[in-house]
Amino acid sequence: MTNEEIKVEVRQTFVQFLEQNQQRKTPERFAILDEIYSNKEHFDVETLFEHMKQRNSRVSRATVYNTLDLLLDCGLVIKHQFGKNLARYERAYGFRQHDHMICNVCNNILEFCDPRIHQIKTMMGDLMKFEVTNHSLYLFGKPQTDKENKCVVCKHIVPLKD
Amino acid sequence: MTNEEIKVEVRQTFVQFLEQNQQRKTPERFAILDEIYSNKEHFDVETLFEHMKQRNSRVSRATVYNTLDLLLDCGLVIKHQFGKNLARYERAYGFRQHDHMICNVCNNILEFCDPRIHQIKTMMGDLMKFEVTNHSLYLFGKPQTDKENKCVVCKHIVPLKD
DNA sequence: ATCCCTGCAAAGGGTTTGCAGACGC
DNA sequence: GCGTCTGCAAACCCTTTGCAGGGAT
Repeated sequence: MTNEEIKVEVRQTFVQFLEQNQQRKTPERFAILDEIYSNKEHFDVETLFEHMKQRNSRVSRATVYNTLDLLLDCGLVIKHQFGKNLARYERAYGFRQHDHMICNVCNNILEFCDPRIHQIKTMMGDLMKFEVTNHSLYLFGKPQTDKENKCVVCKHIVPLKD
Repeated sequence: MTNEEIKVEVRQTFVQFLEQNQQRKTPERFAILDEIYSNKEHFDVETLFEHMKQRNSRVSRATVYNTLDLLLDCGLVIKHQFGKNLARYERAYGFRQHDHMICNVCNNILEFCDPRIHQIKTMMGDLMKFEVTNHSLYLFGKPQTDKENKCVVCKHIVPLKD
């Protein structure tokens, strides 16, 4: 499935969600969804806002926050708090479930999958009489370095500002 | 080991850390450490600050933040961001490693242990050439309710403000 | 035409910072 | 006594809120 096909899918999902919840289908909301699904990377509100301003979509910060809440509600976006007081988001459709390793040295993010996470969620839910709806798992650390003392991990992962 | 014995241990650890890093051993710093290890629960900065004020230890918020950073550095305290913009802390000595379930309905925290977390950390570290120093795992959800529609979980867990 | 949504800017809340005075060393 | 730590309050930053105007229905 190409990224354009994904964009069509998520737009449909969003339309359906908005209609079911009697929310208006405003151009700003679709512009934000489109911007998010035009990139693969994790992002924060300010980055998204700046990107859109550069493309002459002038949405306000308030609308970005409002729309992100809607996208969270309908599961098209995931919100992260990687230990900082700055929320990070990522698109949630078209990617398999994954968790994150965060490098404390270079602030980069590396994704990984492990089926045991899902096992833990269901088992702990049963054990504790708790219905686990979502989770967050972050592994923090530092990259092992190769002989030239360069970061082995960073070559493969998406750089982050801050 | 009693809690008083633990307090002696952590104080020694802290002294050692301060000396090694040429930091001053001020009464405020020890008062904060003592206050933290007088309680078992998770706490935020404001709660800690208020508790100390009630006990007539008048430390400033700035000193609380400063000291918490030191305690984080020497591993006597763990910092959490449970998806909100409010940092929560907990003592890190004298408890076994555990993770957290957070109830989205009643905002309570339930602790659990699972050895698979440690397995994932070491395996993913090896696989990704990454040295995992610490991690955070939170399971979010809602309690299963019993017949009277009361929260089954809350009975057993520490209530949180907010 | 209704009234929800947007844009703007101000307010809010947790955390950080700057500076003068205090005190550990 | 020197240099760092403390206390206080202002500054800071991300996020939320209030309000008037605009656009989806």
